[in-house]
Amino acid sequence: MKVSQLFGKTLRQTPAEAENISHQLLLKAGMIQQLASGVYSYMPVCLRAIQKIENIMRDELNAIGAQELQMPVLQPYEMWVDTERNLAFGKTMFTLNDRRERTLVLGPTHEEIITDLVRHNVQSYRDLPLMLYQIQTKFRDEPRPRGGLLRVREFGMKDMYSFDADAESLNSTYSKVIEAYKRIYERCGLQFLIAEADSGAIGGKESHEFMVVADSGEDVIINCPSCNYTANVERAESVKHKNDSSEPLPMEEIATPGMKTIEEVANFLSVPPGKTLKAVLYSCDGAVIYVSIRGDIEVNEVKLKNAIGCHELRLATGEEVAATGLVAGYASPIGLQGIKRVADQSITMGANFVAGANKAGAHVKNVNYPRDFEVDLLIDIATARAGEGCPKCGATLNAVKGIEVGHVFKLGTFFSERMGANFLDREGASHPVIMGCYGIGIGRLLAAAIEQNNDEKGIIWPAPIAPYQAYLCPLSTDNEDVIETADKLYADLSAAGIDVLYDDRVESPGVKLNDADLLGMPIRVVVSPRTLKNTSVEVKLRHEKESTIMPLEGVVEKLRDILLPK
RNA sequence: CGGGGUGUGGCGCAGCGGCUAGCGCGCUUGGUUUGGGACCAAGAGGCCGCCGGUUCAAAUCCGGCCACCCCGACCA
Repeated sequence: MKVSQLFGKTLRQTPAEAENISHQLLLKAGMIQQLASGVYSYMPVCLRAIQKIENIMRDELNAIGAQELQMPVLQPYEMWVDTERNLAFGKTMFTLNDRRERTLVLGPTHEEIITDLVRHNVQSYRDLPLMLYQIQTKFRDEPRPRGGLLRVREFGMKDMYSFDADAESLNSTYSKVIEAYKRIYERCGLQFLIAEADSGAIGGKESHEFMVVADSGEDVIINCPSCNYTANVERAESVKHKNDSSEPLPMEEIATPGMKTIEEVANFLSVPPGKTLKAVLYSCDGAVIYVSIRGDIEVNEVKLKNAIGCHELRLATGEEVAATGLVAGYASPIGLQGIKRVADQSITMGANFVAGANKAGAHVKNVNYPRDFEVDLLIDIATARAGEGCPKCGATLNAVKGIEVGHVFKLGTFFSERMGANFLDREGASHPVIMGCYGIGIGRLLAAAIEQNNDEKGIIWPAPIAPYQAYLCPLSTDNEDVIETADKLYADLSAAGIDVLYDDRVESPGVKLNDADLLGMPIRVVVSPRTLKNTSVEVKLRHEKESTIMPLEGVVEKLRDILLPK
């Protein structure tokens, strides 16, 4: 491809709206263009990288026996009502009406559709196991698109679904896919972690996320340097340090005028926040619940949501709290009734806590569970933090930020049972098929690859996903020898199966070299009067500092060896 | 949805009540240049986000709306 004909210009200044690196570089390199919030066009150079990623995925998934198919973007809304996932997805689904006023959704994911396909096409254990995938555009009306391609509303996704006859077979499929995923990310030049994850709106039991470590990531990953326990904070467990092991003392009411927050109370009484019990009131699908947790620990709302099984969870409003008879700022678990009481296990990690007295201006000292109050549910709903103990080995946990570039789930029989996707086993007995699902966001993967591979000059493409393998850059375009040599090299390299971006523009050397760095192809080949004096060209690898001079003779073969090692 | 911010040629910005809206980059034409974003000359390109109000006069002041970005609740 000649740069002079390429659609999409590089920019000299970075557009102001871009904050994170991949967004800036994608815009500056002229690879994407925004149409609306979270909606982008992929320019030709970008599309090439996307296609390379897609082909790597096809390669690895086909290799483990998966089959590619294509399902509709338009889906009848009723299918979502049948599985009740319309509730879990809510406003995230784009919906529309057809001319007969039937409601359709633009598919945010395809479990319902694939299950429908499978129930019509799988009858016997002989049809299993089965892996089906597609690469297709998904639509999700995200509350807040952000970061260029990191979080968008219309995006390419590779989604795969597996169908097995029993749990053991699912486990085997699941690990096969994880191994294929690892190879995909490795081939895309990504360093990643595999984290235990919450399964969210997709549903299911066991779930893992593939996380690319990056500061621009939206997720926090808890990681144990000792045993390598790795989990998304949404799900991570940790051992809270017990901060007091003394014997329970008699309860005692104390005046705390105007002290409402944990911080105020702790300061006022000169105790650490960890010696207090925090009351957090949530509205859970309309009902108010009372959550007790140690004062120094944050409630993990994902864990809470899962523990009590609710769709919409938010902090209760002032009115909702008042309606329960609790006094905001002084709410107390003692003697509490008529409201669901959930407590985090951290209330057992200590003794003689300070808790509210349920009247303005007073708290109670030396509160101990279970001596002084009851709860309906005592479970882990705490947010894990760096510095706490690893739940597996006890070592000190770390926290890093990450971009979720893939997510795999063991779905079990959630969809097959609801939708009647059954098969007959060897004995002729009918069972629901056991499912798994596996997703990779393509644009997000691309953005993550740029987040991890760049320098102050621009992108440094990992070779397997580089839009072009080489950037051919003649300097001094008025020199006939230079042009002739470059033209011939372009033809020869192309004939040798190397994708070349040929900068045939009449531009100053600075412009060309800067664009070469910005666009970041793995190899840059410079032809100039200087190199031609020695009948040679200059070859520079994008990720290395130094260039080397290579004789023109045999350079095509040498480059091919670098790019396509046998 | 809550909080913060921004809307002026393709990009980055200035102008914030008084001439015909300006600068840099980019773009076009001609010429000179050619190893790290060259130079000269001549050009093209703007419902100043939208609607309404105040005023002799609005990009500028006031009101409403819209869009986009950033911080939080959601996800590949």
